[in-house]
Formats: sequence, structure tokens, C-alpha cells
Amino acid sequence: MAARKDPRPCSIADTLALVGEKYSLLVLREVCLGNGRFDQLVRNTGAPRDILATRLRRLVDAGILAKHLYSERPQRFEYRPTRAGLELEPVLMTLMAWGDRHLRPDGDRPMLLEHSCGQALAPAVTCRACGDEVRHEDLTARPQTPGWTVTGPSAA
Amino acid sequence: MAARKDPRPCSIADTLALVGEKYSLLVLREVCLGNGRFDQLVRNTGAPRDILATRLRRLVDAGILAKHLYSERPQRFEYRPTRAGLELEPVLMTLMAWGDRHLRPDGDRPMLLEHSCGQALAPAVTCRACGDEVRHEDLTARPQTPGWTVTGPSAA
DNA sequence: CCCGCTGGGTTGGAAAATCCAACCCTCTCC
DNA sequence: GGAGAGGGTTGGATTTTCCAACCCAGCGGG
Repeated sequence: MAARKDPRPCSIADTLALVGEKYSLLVLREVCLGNGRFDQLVRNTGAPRDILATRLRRLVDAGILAKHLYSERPQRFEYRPTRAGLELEPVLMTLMAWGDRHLRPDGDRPMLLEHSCGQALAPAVTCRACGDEVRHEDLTARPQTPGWTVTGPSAA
Repeated sequence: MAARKDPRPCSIADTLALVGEKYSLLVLREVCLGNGRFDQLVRNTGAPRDILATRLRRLVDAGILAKHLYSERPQRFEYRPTRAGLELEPVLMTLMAWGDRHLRPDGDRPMLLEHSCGQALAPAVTCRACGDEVRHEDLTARPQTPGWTVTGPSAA
């Protein structure tokens, strides 16, 4: 999954280079749910065992997951999210919210996330500076790399 | 990219089945930036032309993008996000924020998003009910499908 | 009228990734 | 000493991706 020519330099692309391969984000989902053992991951994500093994190596190398011993004798461990891995949870939440909204017209969601406030979580992306929910029209893209402009709602 | 066995039913997986293939989210990024023409997409995403064509078909079929005529004679059009496509922007924002934070120790971000409040956007995911920023420890997963439990910080 | 350019693709064959079943190893339990 | 769980690895078939080349329509100029 290397860069092909010289596309726009972009943190979205760089992040996807780490977690954008098939199953990686599903692995992270399970790990965040506490299902960090190899065969739980196989069952719950549907990934083939060999692919899962390579994904796990990659995610550990990237510092997103870590192996934790939960039993010496027999040596057994599970995968857990690191701090960096937990910080990817917003990606999972927004993906899940989109799917719940657009892929389930009948509204029966396969999983609810209950927030500590007592309500089912409906995540909103807000601006840390002003606190408002971020809407597309309120954004202006400012590319920092010379030569990479945007034609749209932004001013290069 | 079909379901392999019968993994956990999940809106994250279902959403990734639509937009999780290589380049799809980069295409969406460009389209949201206003760069919706075929060869802009080729240049800016780095996708091979044939792959790009199949991704575009898929995204249009899924109702995430739509073709807009910007010139009759010669017939030319560009791809634009639908409402559903725009609602995937939070996914892009959270991916970008993670990459900026974890993949750029020197802090030189390839692109800034300026919010209408005047600040560079730092997105936060908040609970629509209580307004608080969502943290991992504040979540409890409630699977709705019998048989699919979670072992972690949740109570099935 | 003919040449080349732009925009938006399609095609064929080579290279890479994925899938799957089978196998392996260690340890535990009976 | 047999069975089973946990955590993988291996070989070969299948599927995707990749890439360069090609195609077509519509200008624009000479």
C-alpha cells in the first residue's frame, strides 16, 4: 500500500496507509470492545487467520495495538489498544454513526454505545475552539504545500 | 469485499464495505474539496484510472457521490458529494486529526481546515445529548444482536 | 481539412494481495 | 496418551490492483 505517484500530501492518506487495509479497523473495533484474543478477532471480524496475523503485526508496529500477557503458563496474550489506538475511536464512532443513519432505514442498529450521561451516544464533531458543531459550509481548506490547491469552498 | 463468514453485525463494517476500499475515502476528500473532475482525482489521489472509475461507479451507486454536468458541448461533468457524502466528512476529519497528531511529530500539517470561528479546526467528538467530549472510559457497548457480546468495559 | 490537445474513460496482461484449508506447536486437562 | 484450546504459519488457488496503452468525442488552430 505504498504511494503511487506523488498524490496530495495528506494526513488522511497517511492514516489510511496504517489502518485503511481490509479488516484493520474492524480489528481495532474488537480490541476497543475488549475482545483482543486471536480467535475472538477471527470470529468477530471474519478475517482469515493469516491476514489477521499480518494486520496485527502492522498495528503493533505502528504503536496502535500492544500485546498484553494475560496468562503465563500457558503463555497467552491479548491485543489491546495503546493510547494512540484509543484515539482512533472517533473514527470508528463516526463510521458507525454514518452507517446507522444511512444504512439502516428501519433504525435497528446492531450496537448501541451508551454514554456515561445515560443516553445512547449520538456523536457530533465539534470545533474545539468555539464548541460549535462543524458543518461543511463552515470549513475552509488551507493546503500548506505549494502547488496543491483546492478549487472548492476554500481559498488557496 | 463480501462478508466472509458471519462476523459481528456492525455499522462500522457495513460503512467500510462502501467506502473502505483503497482510494475511496481519498476520492471523497478531493470531492469535498471541490476537485471533482476525473483527472484531478487521478492526480490528487494517486489512484490508477481504472480503479478510480470503478470506485466512482460504486460511490455513485451508493448515493455518496453524484455526477454534475458543468459543460454541455463538450459534455463534461464532475463528481460532487451528495448530502450522504458530506455526512462522511466527520470520518475524514477524525482521520486527518489523528494523522496530524500521531504521524507528524514536527507538527507541520499538510493542510489546515479553518473553521468559520476563525481558528484552525481541531475537531472533538462530543455526545449530542450532554455535550461532553466522548472518552473511551465513558462508553458502554450494548450489542443488540443475541450472541454477540463484548468482554470489555461494557456489560452485555 | 487535418493535427493535436483535453477530458473521461476502457482494455489486456503482469504483479500483488487475499482467501482457504490444512498443518504446526505448546500447554493443559483428564 | 488423547483431546482441546490458543495462536499462529504454509502452499496454492483466486481476486484485486497496477500500469501502459489505447479509444472516443469535441474543440482550436493553421
